[in-house]
Amino acid sequence: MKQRVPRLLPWLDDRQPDVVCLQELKLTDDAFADLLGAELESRGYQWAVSGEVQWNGVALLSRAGLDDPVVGITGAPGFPHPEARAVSAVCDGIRVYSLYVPNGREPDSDHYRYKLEWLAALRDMVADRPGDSLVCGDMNIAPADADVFDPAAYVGHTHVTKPERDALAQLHALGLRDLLRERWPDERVFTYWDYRAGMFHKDLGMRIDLILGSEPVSERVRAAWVDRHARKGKGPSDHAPVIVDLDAAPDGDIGPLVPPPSSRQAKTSGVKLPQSR
DNA sequence: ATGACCTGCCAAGCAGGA
Repeated sequence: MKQRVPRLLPWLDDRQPDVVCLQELKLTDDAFADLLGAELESRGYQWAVSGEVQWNGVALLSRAGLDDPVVGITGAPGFPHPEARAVSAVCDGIRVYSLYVPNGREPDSDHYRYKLEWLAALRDMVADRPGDSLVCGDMNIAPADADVFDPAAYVGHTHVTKPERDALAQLHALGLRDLLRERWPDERVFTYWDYRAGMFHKDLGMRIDLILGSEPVSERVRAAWVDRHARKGKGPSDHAPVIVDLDAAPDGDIGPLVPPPSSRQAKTSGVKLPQSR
């Protein structure tokens, strides 16, 4: 996060998101507040954060309300100790999760098993909380072969294995939909590009940062895209923000014939802004 | 070319990322 402040603040001012999910803060809660508290407050954001000193760390920013914040995933395993990989809260009626799913490192490693157990706990937590939800962040899973630049190169690696994709399917089985892929069903859409070897400029990346929405929220999507511009220039994260623009929730009195004059922008990013990497 | 980066720890390389 420390290295990304000069990128994050102008990005907030430019994109004007109502809700933002950050991952890989690499900061304690106190350091986050010291670094960003005043800047966020002046922009009208409330926040919930779960940090630790060197690794991991997630935050949720909102200027659309921030109710019932929950740090962590109920029943999630540690490695071996609990890690700062999840924070959620209800923003304007939607429970938004900012997640940093464990990497997995190598298939069949202890860290890989940890990843799968962590995802199972996430599924259970989402299942136990009825109501609208947005599950957002660095999922560290490429949902399909189309989500990696060279599927053959990833055979035998994490992020593409069947158990990982099955864990994602368990979230879809709860009714969550992949908002970016639904919007761009046949496009080349990546959210992460390695820093090395000019991978970004060659568009050799992966789509591992996801926004999954429950059915009613999915119906409100008016735009969904990857903010590739944020991956350019000086000092970017190696991930780009994923943005979803939602219409205001229907109030039940006015029919759907006339769209609201201004849409509400809910935004979530799988931004590893922090390293925000 | 089995390459190529980046950050935080803290002061040199290592852990970790994906």
